[in-house]
Amino acid sequence: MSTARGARARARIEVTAAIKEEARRQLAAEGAAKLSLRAVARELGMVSSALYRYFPSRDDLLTALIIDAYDSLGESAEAAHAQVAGAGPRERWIAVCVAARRWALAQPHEYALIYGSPVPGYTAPDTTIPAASRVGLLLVGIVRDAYRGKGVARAPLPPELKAEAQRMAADLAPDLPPEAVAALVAAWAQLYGLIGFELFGQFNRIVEDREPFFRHAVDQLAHGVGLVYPEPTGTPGKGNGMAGP
Amino acid sequence: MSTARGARARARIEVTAAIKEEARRQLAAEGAAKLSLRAVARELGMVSSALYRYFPSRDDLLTALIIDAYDSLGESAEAAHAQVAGAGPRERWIAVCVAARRWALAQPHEYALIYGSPVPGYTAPDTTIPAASRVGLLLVGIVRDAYRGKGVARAPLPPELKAEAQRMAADLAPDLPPEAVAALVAAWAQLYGLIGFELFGQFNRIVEDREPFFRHAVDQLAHGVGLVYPEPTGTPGKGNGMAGP
DNA sequence: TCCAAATCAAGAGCAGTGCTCTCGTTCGAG
DNA sequence: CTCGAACGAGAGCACTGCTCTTGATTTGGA
Repeated sequence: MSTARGARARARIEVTAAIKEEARRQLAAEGAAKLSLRAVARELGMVSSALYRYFPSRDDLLTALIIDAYDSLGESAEAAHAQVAGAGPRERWIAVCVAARRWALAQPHEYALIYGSPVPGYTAPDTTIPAASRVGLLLVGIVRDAYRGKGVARAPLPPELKAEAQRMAADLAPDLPPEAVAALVAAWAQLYGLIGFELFGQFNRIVEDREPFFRHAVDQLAHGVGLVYPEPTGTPGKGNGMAGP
Repeated sequence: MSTARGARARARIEVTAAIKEEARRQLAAEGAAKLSLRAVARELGMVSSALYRYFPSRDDLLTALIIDAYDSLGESAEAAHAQVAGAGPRERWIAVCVAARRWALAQPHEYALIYGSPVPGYTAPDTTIPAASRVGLLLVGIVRDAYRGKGVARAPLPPELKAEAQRMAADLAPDLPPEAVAALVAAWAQLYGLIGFELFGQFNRIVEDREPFFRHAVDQLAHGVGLVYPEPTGTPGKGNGMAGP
């Protein structure tokens, strides 16, 4: 129905794709702030006003790029997860986190576009929600499988968080205990804190060898959501690792 | 020497302050991307070119605002910490984190300026480092005091992170064990992941009652850096909190 | 006290931006 | 075959950061 509906329609989707491609190129080269409709049009050999036939505004172009970025990140994470589908929840968790970091390092400007400061006056439309949810759903799935297998142990919730955690669990994963869902959502945000700090230069002169640092941090994150239950390492109260001054 | 060196010098610092103040106003109203030198000048009743006598470029104005923002955040965190100086490390940790979140919610655009996506082509000069370090130093101090008191217990480091963690410890807190320093730096980044996700709308439709959620999350963070040793809640292996479907 | 030097605001101007509107042209469904 | 919708081109508007020149004012040392 929508395929080959005439040369005009085909040309339209072709030009639309070319615009996005060139915009993505400029995004990688200069960043979202310097994305210029005129420059994109110039590079494509057309005039700036012609672009408005395809994207009503610069923000709409940005929205399209945002959805593409979310999908690209989600795809990378899903592919990495598929490769370790047989492994335990801890390995799967780490694989997804590492894939997210790798993607972010490879496309820093696209990462900044979706997880950096939002453009003022611009609010992402609901269209972006499915693409934006992919990594999160992956993480939920890992915890769910772990829970189905042996259950996840989590710190008890403070009373003032109980109701909210139950609501979150009902929304995101009704088959998981509220404790696990709250811990998961927190870990989800913290994962992007780690990635963002490295990407945005906050680790400069602080963390040098980032890959093992990141792996260790997300491993502890897996701990935090209850994916690492049998291992006795790091249980509080042992008091190891203290070197006196 | 620098005070009252004539009416000219005094007028200069007054005008400089007025420019920053107006710029901060526009920052809060429209965000960093839409900060316009011309608009600032217009509002101040001067001509745009006159602004360049005080700030060589727009980026230099941004740098000044960034330093001010870091200092403002650091001041808030330090004030909150001073109010609970006598309490235990866990309470002090939570107080600092809560103050950081509160500051961020009150000045979202200034938070985005310092912890959001960096402006492409702009790299913060080393001048910003002292101001940017204040909250981190506060957290280091809390862990140090806890360590001096009873020691902090932490998960053992994987072998490939040992060297880097020792280097980080030597740089940041030579009196702390590398395990604690690595955990602390990770928690530091994760804290801003939590704040950023709430501020940048990633929690929309996910987390509604954010204050208790945040408190619980940073409490777990305190756990992660070993500040909460005696409490037996949430120790892995107990397997509590599992409600079967 | 005087005068050169430094500092300042102002204005014009440059190259660039997002976006609107109008103009002929071309395509394709009825 | 026709007529409306879609299209590219171009001019133009109101902006932006930034540079350069001009003329006035202030300053501090001789």
